Amino acid sequence: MAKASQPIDKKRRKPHQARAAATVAAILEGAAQVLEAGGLAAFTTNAVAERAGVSIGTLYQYFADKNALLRAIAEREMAQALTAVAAALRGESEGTVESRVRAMVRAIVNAFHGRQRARKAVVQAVLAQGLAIEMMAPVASFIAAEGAEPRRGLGQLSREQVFVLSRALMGTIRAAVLEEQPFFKSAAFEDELVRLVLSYLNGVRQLDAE
Amino acid sequence: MAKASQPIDKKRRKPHQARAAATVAAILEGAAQVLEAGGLAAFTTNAVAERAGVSIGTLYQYFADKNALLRAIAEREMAQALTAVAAALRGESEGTVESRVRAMVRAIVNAFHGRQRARKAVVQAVLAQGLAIEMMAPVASFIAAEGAEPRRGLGQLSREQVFVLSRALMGTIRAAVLEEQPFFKSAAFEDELVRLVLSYLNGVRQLDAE
Amino acid sequence: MAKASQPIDKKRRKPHQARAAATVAAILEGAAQVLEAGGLAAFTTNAVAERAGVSIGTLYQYFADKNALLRAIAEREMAQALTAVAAALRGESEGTVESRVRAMVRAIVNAFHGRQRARKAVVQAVLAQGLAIEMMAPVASFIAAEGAEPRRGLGQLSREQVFVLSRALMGTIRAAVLEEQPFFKSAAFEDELVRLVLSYLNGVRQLDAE
Amino acid sequence: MAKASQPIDKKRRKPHQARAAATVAAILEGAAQVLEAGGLAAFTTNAVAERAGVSIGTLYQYFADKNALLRAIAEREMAQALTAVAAALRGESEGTVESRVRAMVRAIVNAFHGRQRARKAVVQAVLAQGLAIEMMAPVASFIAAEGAEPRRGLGQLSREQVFVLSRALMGTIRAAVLEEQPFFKSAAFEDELVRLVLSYLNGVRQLDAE
DNA sequence: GATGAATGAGTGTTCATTCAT
DNA sequence: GATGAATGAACACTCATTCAT
Repeated sequence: MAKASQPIDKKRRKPHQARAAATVAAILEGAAQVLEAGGLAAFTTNAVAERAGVSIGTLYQYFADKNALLRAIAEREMAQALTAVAAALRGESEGTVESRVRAMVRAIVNAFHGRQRARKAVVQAVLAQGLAIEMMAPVASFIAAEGAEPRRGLGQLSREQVFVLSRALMGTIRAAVLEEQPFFKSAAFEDELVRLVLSYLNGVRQLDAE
Repeated sequence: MAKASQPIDKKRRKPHQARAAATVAAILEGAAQVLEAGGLAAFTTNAVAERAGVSIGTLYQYFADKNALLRAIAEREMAQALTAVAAALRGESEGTVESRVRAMVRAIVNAFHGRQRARKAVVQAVLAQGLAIEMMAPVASFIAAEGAEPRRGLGQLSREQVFVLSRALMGTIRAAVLEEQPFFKSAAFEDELVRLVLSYLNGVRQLDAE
Repeated sequence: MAKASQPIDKKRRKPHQARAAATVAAILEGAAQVLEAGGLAAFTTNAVAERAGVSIGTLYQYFADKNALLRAIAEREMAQALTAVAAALRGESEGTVESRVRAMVRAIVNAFHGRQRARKAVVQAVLAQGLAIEMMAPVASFIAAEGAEPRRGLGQLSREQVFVLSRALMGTIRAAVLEEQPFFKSAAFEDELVRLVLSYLNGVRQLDAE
Repeated sequence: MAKASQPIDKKRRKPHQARAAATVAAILEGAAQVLEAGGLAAFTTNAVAERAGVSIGTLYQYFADKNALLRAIAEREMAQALTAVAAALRGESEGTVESRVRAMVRAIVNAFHGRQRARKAVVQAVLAQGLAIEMMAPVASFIAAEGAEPRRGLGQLSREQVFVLSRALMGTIRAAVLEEQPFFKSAAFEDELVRLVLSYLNGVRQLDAE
């Protein structure tokens, strides 16, 4: 996950690790390209290896099987997205709840660096493979953490509330990705996503007040 | 499922159509059983044909390909769910907005008659095949129709708002299905789904008032 | 004793139809030819299918996997050999013990209809796959039955004695096959095999007399 | 073959050879362990190298290919077994024929130091690779030498007789190994193996007397 | 129409072996 | 010499689909 940020310039010390890291990176990049170009249907281990410029044997040296490769891509993108979200929130640490939510929404929408087809394929694969739970865990725990902050004016969120809030937001974004909605990156869509979150939090608070 | 209860005894008039309808019903039922028993992985055309008690050739007489079969299952379940929703709403035609929303949520959650594994598999397949758009269309138009009703106190919903509302609700339910959440049919979860919808509608109205 | 022709596989379809039976025969014949031509190394499922003039898919319609195919060949040859042995013994029902043993030895040596390379490959495969036990069962039980005949002047053979007698005989023949000994079908070799069996039975009897 | 028994302590004189011998020993030991742990299926060159604690490249420095490695193991065990047989016979140089045969049988049965799974795997490999002839050569020549001894009261054994006697004995032991017979190391089994050899020698002698 | 035997392109995966470092 | 990353030919097996009967 954090390997990319490690210094790779210690050529003297560990040439092997540097080579291996480059190979892994090439494979992941090749996988993303295959996904972007042909979707999930074109995503075969041989195709990825060829695109990555490595042999199929090398691919299997680093990934136990096809699913492991898929999981690695999903995890990498997830981690990057969460990092972006965290950075956005840090930049808004003094902002209003709305500004913080908006920063989060924007970071999630802008994930995957514009590779929409690849993103769609990854989402499909994650759903089809049943990896959705693990993938959602960080998002949910993030929201739970936010919801648990008394400073934010929110009471503690229940298990069901955390679930509904995280899945409503992610599910909507997911649907927009899968359906390739043209308004995906529009301001109007972002506004509605923000409204979705804030309204729900509002609804929870009102109940607590009663 | 409901087709079996249709009169098949009009041998004189349309013997062929009656037989064909029974065959189609048997295939769909077999498909649902295979899905329920072994998930998407076990869903092969041969397995469905065997389970349905027809030959593989016969299956292809009624369904152009595997996807068509999948689509048919999804559509059948979708139609049944929408019928149930409509019935629920009819029963609540005089109720409050909340009671109407609750009726709708309950109808959707209770769809698929408890075949959770089959439902999960169908959802996965629909998502993986990119059929989600068509599947969501009726739900979205239903919500749009509701939103367009001036009597309900809601202003006209924008395209993005219809999208967000329908996908937030369905996405959350979908996630609960895919993740096999234990609280799926609990009252607490239903409450939160209702809150999700009402809060969002509330949020939209407040904006309109400004 | 009458363990002649059993169903080839329980999971796969039984060759009830004439066409299917012909296909199975073609596959088995193709397999034997591949074995004869290139030994165990050339024995790939694709090669067998091609040689048999059927598609690889058809092969798998009748044999669960590669081993099942191998087992089927071994069983077929085994059954034929045992039939030949039984026939030979029937012809010698009035003969001496020696003439009966000689008939049996000859039938076993002449099994596989002269396809020595195929026989060698099958033996290797059977040994390598650990199927030897099942394959030997009929031979052992046959010898046990012979040993149990009071008329033959032999006392009951112990478990170890049945094992040693059957494996000594078969092991010697096996070795001659595997090593491609030139004297395999010579009278001198047959004489020694007969001597091996008779001497051992003699040795057992002498012990019993003490 | 006999490398393990060579002195490895001449560090000064031949450091390279000493190191090489240790490496070879490590590889052979690793190979035996892999065989014992997972049978022939687990016997891959990479697995052996890892178990032996050397790189795959180093393994190929000492063994031309996988078969060479297999052959080396078989030869090592064979040599050890023959050494044990010779030692046993030396201890019985004044004994009866039976006591000498028994000593030999026991030495062969007890070969491989109780690594039954490894022994089985080696036997399978030897048979599958067609190395059986070379492996049997020493045994056969040993028996031939015994049979040629006029002092033993045996006439010269013919080529076929040497073959039958050696393969009958080894084939029976082999079968017991491959089939993992529980009575493998029992006294009853040993008795029968001894009887097998003595009876046959007896049978040969009687013929000569006629 | 119904059947089901036959098809075969295509897939994931293994593993003996090489060679640049 | 030692290393181990990389190679890629080869293989077993699947399953949607067709078509002769």
